[in-house]
Amino acid sequence: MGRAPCCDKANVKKGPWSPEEDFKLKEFIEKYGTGGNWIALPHKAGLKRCGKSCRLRWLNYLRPNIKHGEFSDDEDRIICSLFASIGSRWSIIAAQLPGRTDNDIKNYWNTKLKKKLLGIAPSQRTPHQQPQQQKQLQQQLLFPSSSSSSHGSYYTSPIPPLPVLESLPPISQDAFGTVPTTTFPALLQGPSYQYQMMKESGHMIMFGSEQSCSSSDGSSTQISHGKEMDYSYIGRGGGAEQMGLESYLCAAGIEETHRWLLGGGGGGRQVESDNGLSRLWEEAPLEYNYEEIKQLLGSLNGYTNNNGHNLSVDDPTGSGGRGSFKSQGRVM
DNA sequence: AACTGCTTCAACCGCATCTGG
DNA sequence: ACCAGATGCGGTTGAAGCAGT
Repeated sequence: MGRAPCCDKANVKKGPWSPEEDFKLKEFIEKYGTGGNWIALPHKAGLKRCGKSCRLRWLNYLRPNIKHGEFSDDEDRIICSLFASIGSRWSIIAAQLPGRTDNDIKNYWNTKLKKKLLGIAPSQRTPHQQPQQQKQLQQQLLFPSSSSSSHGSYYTSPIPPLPVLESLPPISQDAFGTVPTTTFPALLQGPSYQYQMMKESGHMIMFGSEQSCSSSDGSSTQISHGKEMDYSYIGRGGGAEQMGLESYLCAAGIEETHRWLLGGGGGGRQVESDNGLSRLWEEAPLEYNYEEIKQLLGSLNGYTNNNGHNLSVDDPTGSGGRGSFKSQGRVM
């Protein structure tokens, strides 16, 4: 049993759009709007296209105020910093770049920006770029404030600060319809604030090490790949996977117990998602006493999971003793 | 000029989530 | 609460264009 196709594939044109089709679609939408029904739209507009295809064409190409062409340095930085903090959430990243589409940004990242960061200039296949130069570029793109004197005074911590994205508009919950938005302002404030915000929002960033670039001096410039997480997963993934955040939190002076809760602990046991904090509780290292753990979990009080159940020290999953609380980043 | 290999990007696909009945 | 259809999203594909030989 396959999934029902979204449209009659036999009568649907595929491939590149012709100027006539573009004109028809644009004219129709400008006249009548989408009518809240993309599936019916192509028929009404006289197009032999799938609704999904129309939607994509409109959103990525025909919609007004779409920006095409080169990305600016500022846009580069925003993409890099957001990618470092939330990973490949292109739609969220696109929401921060007016006129850019998620598809655009995804393509740009995959074809150019990633290579730029790794020191492989597009259409310039020089195999051995000076490592120092490469490192500088990565540093500049990911941590502009640390390499420019204008922002250099923000942090005194030995770790590179996350970029200060002053140009970003305040992020409202409406913008994404999801709670993890609190993660973003947090990222703009420095490690301890981020930690606090992650704790309070119930979401955390799990850093992995999808890409890492070694430089000649043996140090490693890590481009951390984050995924927005929820309470249902307290990542304690094994060693290498978590080392990005671990070293970050470590350098930030966040004590080990807290790092562990944030998923930064290296080499620890995995805490499975659906059992959430209850298993975390069960598996907490013996050296942490009840009071310490209780204090750490105390921040849960007053929050609810997506089933509307209260989270508490006594019932960290909000499951009433059983079950999961898969928040999917939705309202907790 | 012809060929080859690489890059780019628009479009497709399948899955997850949302929404309304 | 459940289900089916609609929508949104991220990963992948493939044609077109470009550069090098």
